[in-house]
Amino acid sequence: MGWETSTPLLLLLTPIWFLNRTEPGVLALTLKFLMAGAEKFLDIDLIDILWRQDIDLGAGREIFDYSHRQKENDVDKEASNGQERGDGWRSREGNAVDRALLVDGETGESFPTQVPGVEDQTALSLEECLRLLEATFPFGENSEFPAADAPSLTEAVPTESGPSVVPDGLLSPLLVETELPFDLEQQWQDLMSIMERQGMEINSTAATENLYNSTGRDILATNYSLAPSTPINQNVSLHQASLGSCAQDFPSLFSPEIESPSLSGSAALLQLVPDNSTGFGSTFGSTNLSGIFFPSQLNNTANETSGPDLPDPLGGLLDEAMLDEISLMDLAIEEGFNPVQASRLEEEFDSDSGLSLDSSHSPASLSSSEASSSSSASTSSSFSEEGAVGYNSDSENLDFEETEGAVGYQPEYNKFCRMSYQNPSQLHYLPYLEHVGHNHTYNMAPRTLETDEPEPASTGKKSAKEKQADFLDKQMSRDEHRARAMKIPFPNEKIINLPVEEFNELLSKYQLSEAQLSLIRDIRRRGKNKMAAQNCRKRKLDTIINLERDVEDLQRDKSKLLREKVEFLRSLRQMKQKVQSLYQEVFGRLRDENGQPYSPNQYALQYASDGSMILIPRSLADQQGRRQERKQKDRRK
DNA sequence: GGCAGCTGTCATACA
DNA sequence: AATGTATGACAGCTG
Repeated sequence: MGWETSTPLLLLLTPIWFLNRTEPGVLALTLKFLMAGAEKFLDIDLIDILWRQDIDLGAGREIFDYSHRQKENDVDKEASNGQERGDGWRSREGNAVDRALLVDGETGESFPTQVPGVEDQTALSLEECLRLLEATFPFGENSEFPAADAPSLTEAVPTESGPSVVPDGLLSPLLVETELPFDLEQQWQDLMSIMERQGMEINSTAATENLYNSTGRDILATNYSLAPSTPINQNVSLHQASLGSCAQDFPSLFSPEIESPSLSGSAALLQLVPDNSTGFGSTFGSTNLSGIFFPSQLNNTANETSGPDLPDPLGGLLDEAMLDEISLMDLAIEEGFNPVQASRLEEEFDSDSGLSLDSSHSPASLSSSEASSSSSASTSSSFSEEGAVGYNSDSENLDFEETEGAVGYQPEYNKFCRMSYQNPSQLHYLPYLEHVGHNHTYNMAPRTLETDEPEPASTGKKSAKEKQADFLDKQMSRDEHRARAMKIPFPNEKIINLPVEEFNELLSKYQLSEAQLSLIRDIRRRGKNKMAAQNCRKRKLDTIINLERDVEDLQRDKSKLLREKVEFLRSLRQMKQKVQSLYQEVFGRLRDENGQPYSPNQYALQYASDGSMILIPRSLADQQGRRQERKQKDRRK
């Protein structure tokens, strides 16, 4: 008979049952979370697990799922009116039918909300509870509960209670849980470690003493007892502890979140039962819960009211989360976020509206089509076929013969090219382009080519002609001037852009001096190099632009991840608070054989390696806590 | 006049 | 070897 393993759980189960007499699902589900969920909540997968387990954390799945939350935001607004908030499962005034079968707002599961006939009970043994359950619920195929292949209560909790007295459906979530591939022990230890690391030490003196005192008035007559003088070890079980009724003070002990209506169903009550056969319990190490909530250093400054006045042991975590947000903003500013981004991020934190992945503000998003411009094909120019212009933007897809000067290039053209792949309105992101607007007159003007040839002797007004000649001279490049001075019989444009074969052919048609040939080759070399320089600079600009966009993207990703981190920290904080409440709740209701509550200074709740929940001396708990901590550290190394 | 940005050119490496 | 390309460096020009 596995009393040693089962009774510790009964220690939890039984008070929970009483605690749930009016809101049966509330504590049961939350305690289930305490036992099975908390160890995992550091993992994002836990969120799904919890959700699947119908563990109501006072918040829906959307808390953990951005896309889900965003997508269903509108739907939720509508649905919440009908299901999550309004339905009778929240209202105690609801009629019996409404309360008999309600729908969980998160999962849609149906479950009974109340166990008739239990209201008048103030104290029940576990066996009595089970009998009540048996009498209350019609077991079998006609059960209202969702079918499940979970073990019955008797399987899950080895007691002498005999045949199954619990509808199978009550245990279904547990089964789901036990089938999870998690290393629960590891997860739980992670939880412990994080909680401890994050200063989740309760100023538990007040907390525990309050609990201790506040529950004293509800001392429950019980057949179970625990000799106070007896050193409590791992064999001390619930069976030996008496339980206080919690009817009166239960509500006050629960935070509003835990009282929230999303908790549901007495059916969840028995989900707590560990199914050792599935390894749920066995995966737990001997874990000291008390280390979280009842640190060894306790002062005795108890208040009269326990729950609400408890110092928040998670204050540190809260602070951490808030600091996180603050530091996030600092980070945003320090690490190159522009003020707009930073303020947007801040707004998102404030509004808690989830992610805003709108990238329209990004200056980089404008250049989506230009990224590959550097690899664009050669222009339509017949002169570029040779590859002299390997880097051409679209605007260069114009016939050089028609538009280009002798060097195949014109300043305004270049500027236009750059503008062509970048919206001018967005040039503020490229301050180095702000003042583009030069008119280097030593470059070739488009029409210079036609006037390149020496003009016939002037016959008109010389001053006007000289003016024009000066203007044209200014439009010509130095090589144009040189070519004209050397009487080169063909335009520089051809010199530069003709393919080698045609170029040689052209040279062969004329009788040219060595000086002329040398100049022609220099012109060709310089012309090609000029275009190469232009392409090179364009590439360089493109590279810079792409890098800027990459930086923007990375910053956006970073801010998104930071937002998610903040959200997860929030969720973690909530869950820690609930775990804390539950622990205090359970612990505060334990009674020794004299009906006296246990002192949190001396005792602590702990998971045993076999999955049971046990009450152990605090010194032992602390010792084990330190051992766990050491193990954690070793594992991290 | 100084400055920043653009452009052409040269030198050089490489294909 | 000749030719073309890429790129850093420099200088001139312009606003």
